[in-house]
Amino acid sequence: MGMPKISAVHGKREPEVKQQAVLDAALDIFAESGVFGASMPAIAKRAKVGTGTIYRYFPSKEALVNAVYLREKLMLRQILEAVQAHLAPKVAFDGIWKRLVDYVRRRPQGFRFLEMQDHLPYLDADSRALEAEILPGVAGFFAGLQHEGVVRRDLRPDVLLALIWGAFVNLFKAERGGYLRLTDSDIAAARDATWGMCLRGEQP
Amino acid sequence: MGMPKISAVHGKREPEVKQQAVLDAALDIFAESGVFGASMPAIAKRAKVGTGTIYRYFPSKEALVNAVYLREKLMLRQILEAVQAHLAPKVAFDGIWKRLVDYVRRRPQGFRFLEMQDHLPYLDADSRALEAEILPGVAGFFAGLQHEGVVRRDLRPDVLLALIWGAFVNLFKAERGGYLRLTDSDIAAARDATWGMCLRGEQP
DNA sequence: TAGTCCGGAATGAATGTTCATTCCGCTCCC
DNA sequence: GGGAGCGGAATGAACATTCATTCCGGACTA
Repeated sequence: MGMPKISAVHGKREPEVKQQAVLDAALDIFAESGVFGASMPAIAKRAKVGTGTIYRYFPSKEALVNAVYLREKLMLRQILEAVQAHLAPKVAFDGIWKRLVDYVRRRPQGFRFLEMQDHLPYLDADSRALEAEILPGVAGFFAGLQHEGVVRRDLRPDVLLALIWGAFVNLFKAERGGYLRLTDSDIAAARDATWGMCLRGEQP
Repeated sequence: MGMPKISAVHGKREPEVKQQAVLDAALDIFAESGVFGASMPAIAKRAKVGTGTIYRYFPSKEALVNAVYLREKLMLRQILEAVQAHLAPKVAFDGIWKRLVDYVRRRPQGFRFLEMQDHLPYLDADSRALEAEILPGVAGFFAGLQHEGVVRRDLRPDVLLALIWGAFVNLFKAERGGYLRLTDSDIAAARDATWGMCLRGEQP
């Protein structure tokens, strides 16, 4: 009666605020309980929104998962596209590594959501396309370094990329799983070791 | 009385045969659709068994997931325990790598099941304990090599292990995801690059 | 040997629960 | 006063689990 509720909560203004609240809540709960463990009512509750409201913004749970996925993956694309290929190789590599670590630290839930991969059965064509769009750029960076003779040539760039990405992701997955505690110098050493994976060794 | 045999299909004898059939079917379907996407009736159907029969052998879906998990993880333990630490370091490393690749090729569903990690919410204390049991052995192998001065010392063994394991797993995950096609020489090059990650580089 | 019986393995329809989605009445803004 | 937004109970489908029933193979009897 008297109180017209705080408009941020009940107001019809700012529909984008509510949409973001839903995306944030969904990411939180996906990261916590997995996509399958997250019920729509639970997401609504965390977003401080009615269950039905979610469906004003997203036609289905699948669509919501894809929206969360796209938001995170676009951040990753930004990080990975910003390769400073004109710098010295190791410096450029360290730059990517640093930005990736910053992302993991700034958005642990986002990283965990992407890393868990239980969203895979939900992904639609758009989401898959974005994934495929990101790879060539980074692969091209390593291909260039192979050309310069800095990086070992016995590995195709996409294979090398799979190794590097796997190493990076599993480092933080292990931390999150409680198998490791990572200090800054651990992370720096891991970075240098991963770079060591790229360098030419004695080829048989 | 000579042979109560034909029972492979309908017989009541040989309960282990049926239990194995259920485990095999469950692994198949888990690898295909994920643990959450696998319904008990679907598993029963693939195992050519009534739904209720599964519950004769496993008290719940959770128990079934854990049984599948333990079976696979025990194979991995065997592979990883067989480190030939007395050989030359690179030879020992190549031996582990080869056995791991053989496992992935021989049991693609098993590898995929372990790699998807959507079983994690189902794992009980026993399963987690097995995981924790495996790590120290392998970490010890690398710690020894650090002592010998072969492997870089700026990384704790468990951190190095996380990097190596992540690289290996993601290599085959990428293949399975259709991002890569791996030839034997790709795999050999990946092995050598991963070993390059372990070697001492110039430390700052 | 042939007939009958018994224990318990096997079955799959039925049950209760959980969840995505829908629906409807209420509130607020114009 | 009307309509756009909203909340949350209602709905129906899907799933894990249960249980009344069927079925089998050996044991016992004569």
